[in-house]
Amino acid sequence: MESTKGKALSMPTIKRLPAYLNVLRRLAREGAELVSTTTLIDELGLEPVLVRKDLASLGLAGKPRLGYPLKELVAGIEAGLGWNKADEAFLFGAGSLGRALLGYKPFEENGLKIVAAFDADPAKVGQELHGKPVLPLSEAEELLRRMAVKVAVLCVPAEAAQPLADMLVPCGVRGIWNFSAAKLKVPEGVVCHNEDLCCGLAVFTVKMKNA
Amino acid sequence: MESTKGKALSMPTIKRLPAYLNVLRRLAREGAELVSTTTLIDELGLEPVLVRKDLASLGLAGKPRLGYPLKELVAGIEAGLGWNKADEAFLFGAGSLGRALLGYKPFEENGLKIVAAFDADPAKVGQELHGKPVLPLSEAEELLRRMAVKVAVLCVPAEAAQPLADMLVPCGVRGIWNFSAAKLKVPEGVVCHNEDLCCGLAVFTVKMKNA
DNA sequence: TAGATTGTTAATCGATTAACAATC
DNA sequence: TAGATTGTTAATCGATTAACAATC
Repeated sequence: MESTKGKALSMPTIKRLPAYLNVLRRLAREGAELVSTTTLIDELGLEPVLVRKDLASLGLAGKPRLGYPLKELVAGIEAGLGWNKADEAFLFGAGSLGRALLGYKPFEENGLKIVAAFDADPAKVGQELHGKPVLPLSEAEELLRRMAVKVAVLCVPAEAAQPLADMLVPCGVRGIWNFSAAKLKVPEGVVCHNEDLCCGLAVFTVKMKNA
Repeated sequence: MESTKGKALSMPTIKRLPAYLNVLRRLAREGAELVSTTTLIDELGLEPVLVRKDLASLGLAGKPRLGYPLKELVAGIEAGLGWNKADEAFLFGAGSLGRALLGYKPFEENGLKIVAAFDADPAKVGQELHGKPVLPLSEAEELLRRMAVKVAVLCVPAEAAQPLADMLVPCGVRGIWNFSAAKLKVPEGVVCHNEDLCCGLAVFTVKMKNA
């Protein structure tokens, strides 16, 4: 019973949408109103049919010969990704990766609003990073409940990730974006997405080996 | 004419290998010598056949009933990923993401040795981050050639990425790991791998929407 | 009308899963 | 020998590509 019509988004489609959005938003800033897929195809080097199928799976339609209405495209993709309303999130682990994500602009513009960071290390607590406070980990439970925060970004060492997740879930966290190398076990109904930068490195190094 | 026997690695296989390596290295530290795929399956929640096919595609063989020799597994995966010899790399853009990657331990242990950072902003130049110097961008060309550095990690703003790539390639850079949102055009023979954190965010937010 | 672009249906390709054989 | 695990071959599933129809 999803609100968006069209088929469910496939994983490859989901991963292509942010790139579409990048190009389309720029075109919108430049004042375009209608856009044909050829623009996306040229800029991103994709197959025409692929792009149109992706858009169709979002329930978006264009006009032959003219193209798609740009505003609807942008809004449709944002809605499809859930980027139209920004969730408030807490970040855990104010190491260098955590600090980088805390200040990472594209997240704010795209459905993820990190409002505070937490760290177990008293030396890291108290500072403000990118305008967001670093608070003691011990305060996390109460704040999660009081602010009804549903999303957590994990940048803690691998050993600390599972115990932390076990604390977060009972506090109402429904989504965990995990940048640690640990593979987390979470109960049914809680979303956990692992973002291991080493997977990206693996793809890169293999590509280089084969080049 | 690759040295490793077995079929070429598929993209999904490549992305699973780092997780295998994580588990296997820990088992090796714990003193194991033979390991059956059931361990990997349990820890990572994967299909048994998938794991064995992945290992077979690396040319690795086990003994029925006993398992695979752990050392050979680790060495085989490292070799398959090209993680057995660490490439020297330069990082461009010493913003917060760049600084985080500069100090990201897993890279050093896995075939990517970032030895210096470069930035166009004089205010960022001169400092040492994680024991690595931040140098003025103007020195990059000469140093790339002199040190024969073949790998570049890009953490610059999207607008700066393409001009930078155009400068790097003539200096001998053969691989570009691009953390900016820009889609780069590079000549044949130069590897460019885009690592857009927003793709990961997209997968995460859609998962949450559907949960 | 002609032509470009959208939209759909069928064919291909690749990865995962299933079933089973081989072996220590 | 019996049983667990490896290894292989065939079936399924999903995504991409190709071919073509529809429409502004």
